[in-house]
Amino acid sequence: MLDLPPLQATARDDAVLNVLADFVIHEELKPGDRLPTERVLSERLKVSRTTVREALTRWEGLGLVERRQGSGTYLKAAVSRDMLHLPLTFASGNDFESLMHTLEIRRGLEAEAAALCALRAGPAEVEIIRQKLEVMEEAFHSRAGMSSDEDWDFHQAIYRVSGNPLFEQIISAMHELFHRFWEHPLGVRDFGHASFPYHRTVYERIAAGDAEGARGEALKLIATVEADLRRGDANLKRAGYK
Amino acid sequence: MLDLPPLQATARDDAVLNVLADFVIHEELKPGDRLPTERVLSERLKVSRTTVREALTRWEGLGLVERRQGSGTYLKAAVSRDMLHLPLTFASGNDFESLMHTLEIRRGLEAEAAALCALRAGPAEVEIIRQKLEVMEEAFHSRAGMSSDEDWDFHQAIYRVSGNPLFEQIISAMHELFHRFWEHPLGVRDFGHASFPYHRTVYERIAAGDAEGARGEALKLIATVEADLRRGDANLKRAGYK
DNA sequence: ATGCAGAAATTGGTCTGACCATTGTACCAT
DNA sequence: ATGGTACAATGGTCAGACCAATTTCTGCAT
Repeated sequence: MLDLPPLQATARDDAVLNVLADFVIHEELKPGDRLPTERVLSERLKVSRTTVREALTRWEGLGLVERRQGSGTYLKAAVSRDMLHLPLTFASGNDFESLMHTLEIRRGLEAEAAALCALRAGPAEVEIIRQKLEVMEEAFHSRAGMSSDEDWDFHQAIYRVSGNPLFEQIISAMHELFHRFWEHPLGVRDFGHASFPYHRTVYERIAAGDAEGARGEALKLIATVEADLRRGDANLKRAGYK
Repeated sequence: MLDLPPLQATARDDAVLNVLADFVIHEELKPGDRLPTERVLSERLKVSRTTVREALTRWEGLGLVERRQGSGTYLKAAVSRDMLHLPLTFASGNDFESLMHTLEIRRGLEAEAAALCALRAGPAEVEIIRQKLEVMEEAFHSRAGMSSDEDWDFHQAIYRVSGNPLFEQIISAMHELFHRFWEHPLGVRDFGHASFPYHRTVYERIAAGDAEGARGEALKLIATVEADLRRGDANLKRAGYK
């Protein structure tokens, strides 16, 4: 049977988002750009400001847009007409177990990204990654410890070169949550110290085009982080903080 | 009924969600249950209906709640106080490349889940997986082809036994999107036919407690699916459908 | 001219009260 | 019982106003 019902019920807020997506595309707005005022949109679209706000609230919830009172509404991510939304919500349980769970997810993704990266990286891409690696290594030696920012840059370069934008999106989202809830994970200083040498071995396998080797080194890298965290957790428990 | 206290600060819509989460927990509401009217909430929380609606719009966007005009607002998923939201949105681009991208994500997660499953599965869990495997194999032989449902049951069993609920949540969400947009992937019949034998090898590695072996077999399994799809895509192109 | 403090305009956030569209229910005629 | 109709409840939209944070403008002192 032909599916007839999609007739225009009361779904104006949805329509607003479609029109707004068209607008963003037509105006070639990029992340960081400001989009029209709620009042302007309301007038131009001939709908109430309430409806515009409901629509923008949806986009805000999806992380597509950021609202700043007194300033405006800003684009936060690229918008296209055919977007898939995959809202995951799970109980965090601010505990150690949950942290391990997110790390296991990251391990699977990190390993796959490294493998794909090894397959698809050309000389130019290898050079980019090498540069990030050296910046990270220099930061490590000069400050005698892992540097979150430079470390993250290195990993992101791998996700980008993997040729699959989903890796960066998913892991970045997790990374953001990670830092929001465990700002200083379990009080572990030199967090990830032991993982340092594996950054270079991962790079070497990628440069050699060795997918399975890169996957293996990436797995080892995350494993050392996991071990670090477990040790930190055990210390906390022994100290009676838990 | 739990007594819903009034609110004051500015971040009201956010505060509404916290209180509402408390309410849902206290009332032990389960998915499918109806939660209070917008007007009732507005009155009990001493907040305008507008604010209540903005809050509910957020939950709706996250898939936690479903609104039915004329009927009410219904809980759609379990709610806890500390929930992490990971809204992913990416361009679908109903094309072959996007399908491959989602499959690469799944490969990384599937491999990790299988490895963890091998580490943590006790005799009872192994038995559960074996049962799912045999149901699937029987369906395969009697109907001379892969059966989506039984295949999916088998994989889900692995996610559950992995001891990490995130695997099931993430892959299930992707699976749902997958089927919504590529109902019959590229017209490939016997989709995943070649992957059949690897289900048993994955099971065997899990039963043996061989994490790396399980990871390897899972990788091979997804690789065959990928190869199947590539072949189907090539066929379509050759036939001039694209 | 320049720099800076305060006023004014801008913008998102909330409120109020009303009406519309859809759904569920009770009641009535058959 | 059956089916239809009126009515109440509920989410969706609207209009206009005010609040709070931010930005921009203005004018005075330097």
